[in-house]
Amino acid sequence: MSKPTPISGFPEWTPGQRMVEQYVLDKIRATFELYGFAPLETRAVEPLDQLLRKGETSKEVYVIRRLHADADSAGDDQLGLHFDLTVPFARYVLENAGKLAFPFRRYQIQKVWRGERPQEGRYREFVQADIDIVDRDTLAPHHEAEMPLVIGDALRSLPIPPVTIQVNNRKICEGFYRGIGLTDPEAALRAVDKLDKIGPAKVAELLAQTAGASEAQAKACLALAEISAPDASFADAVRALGVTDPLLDEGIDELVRVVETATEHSPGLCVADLRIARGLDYYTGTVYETQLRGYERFGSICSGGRYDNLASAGTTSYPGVGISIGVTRLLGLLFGAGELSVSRSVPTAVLVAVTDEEHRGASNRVAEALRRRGVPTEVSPSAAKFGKQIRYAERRGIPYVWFPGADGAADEVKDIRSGEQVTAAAGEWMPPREDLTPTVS
RNA sequence: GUGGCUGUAGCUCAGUUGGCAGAGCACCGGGUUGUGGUCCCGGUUGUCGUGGGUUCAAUUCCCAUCAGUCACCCCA
Repeated sequence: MSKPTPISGFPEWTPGQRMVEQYVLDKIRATFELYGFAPLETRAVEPLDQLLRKGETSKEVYVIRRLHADADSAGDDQLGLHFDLTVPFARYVLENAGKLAFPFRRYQIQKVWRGERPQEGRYREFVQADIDIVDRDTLAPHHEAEMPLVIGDALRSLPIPPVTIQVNNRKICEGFYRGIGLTDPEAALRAVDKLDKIGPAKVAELLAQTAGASEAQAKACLALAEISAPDASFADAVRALGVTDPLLDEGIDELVRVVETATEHSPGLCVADLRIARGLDYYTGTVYETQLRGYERFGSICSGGRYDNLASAGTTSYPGVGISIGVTRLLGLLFGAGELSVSRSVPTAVLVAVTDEEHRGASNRVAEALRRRGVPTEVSPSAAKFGKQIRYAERRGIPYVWFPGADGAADEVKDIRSGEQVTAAAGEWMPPREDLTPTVS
């Protein structure tokens, strides 16, 4: 009866926006494949206990319920929609380890669902573009250095502002916290993670409250978190704090490698930023976050890290490293900022005018000839006055209108942006390359 | 999940101390009897987010709800 309304957190784009999204997804996919990641899609649902196996019950997971299920059959076989692509992937690796060759590199571009309260750039249904590399038992640390390079290439292939990938290493934080005698590194991480938002004074308070830090310990944590450098010099800054711990040294070495690799292959892409924590409990090594330059207020649009304990079967473990682009978030924020749009609202490059309904066949034949040569073409819906047919094209941003010649006269095609009109043959004419498909910018 | 702000035409917004709902842009028609865009004339925009309550009367006041947005939580 009444007009349908949107469902909170489930965005639906316009056709123009969807064309942008498809363009973006194509570019990302091409880059992932260029680096040799194999495609994979996993089912939308996982057993609920798998999704929640980290123990946290506060996870906002959508649960699947069958309308006609027996009321008393809700057992432990309940299903939930996946909230990321890493957990299903870990499950998939365990399930199919026998068929996979390790190290296994795969990409996965799919929708995920989270039941959080939506706001701009935060949705309940959204697309992630994820890459991971997993190996059996041990995963060489150079893979942690490769991730930012792939993402850097993928994001640079898009008409979006340049990005900065901030990297840190959990071992640095945990080793450092251990080195200064803090007993609850998780709590310390969570507190430090809020540094940008609440400032050093409040973080120090939090550290004291939740991590049992003394004033000196809190001060040391903040000193560590404030270290940021575009190169390996961060290591000197850490060492200058005078804390020693074997895990800390290991972390520094790993992070140096990530930063130096990035500097060599993609200068300016990465910055070691020791405040980056990621709330995630399962990260054990390098962690990544990504900001759009000039749009830091958007927060991270791509993040991930190394995990050593996400998948194991018996005595075999499958350590991995992965990073995920929040495609919907990226698009939503840039659409909102008016920073990303497309040159027309339809794929059509040419509208073939219809002289009168008796001659619609002639227009159809022109369209056919153009399409056969790869020119997206539609035929005018009505034989209205040519002015109206031109306006039909104009309203949609279609750049060309084709006029079939009457009584054996030559056909003509008009660029309605410039008004220029030339004679043309449907078997030969091609629009300039830049007009063939809509331009995303 | 908690709290704040917002919701009027396709878009940006005005408005009524409670009395039939407005502007600009866009759109449609005509000037322009088959080539748009400029210009001129005219026209329609609409359950005033939805449902309920108070009232002779609600777009306006009250409650609920939905949606958007912000902060918190969370960000796997």
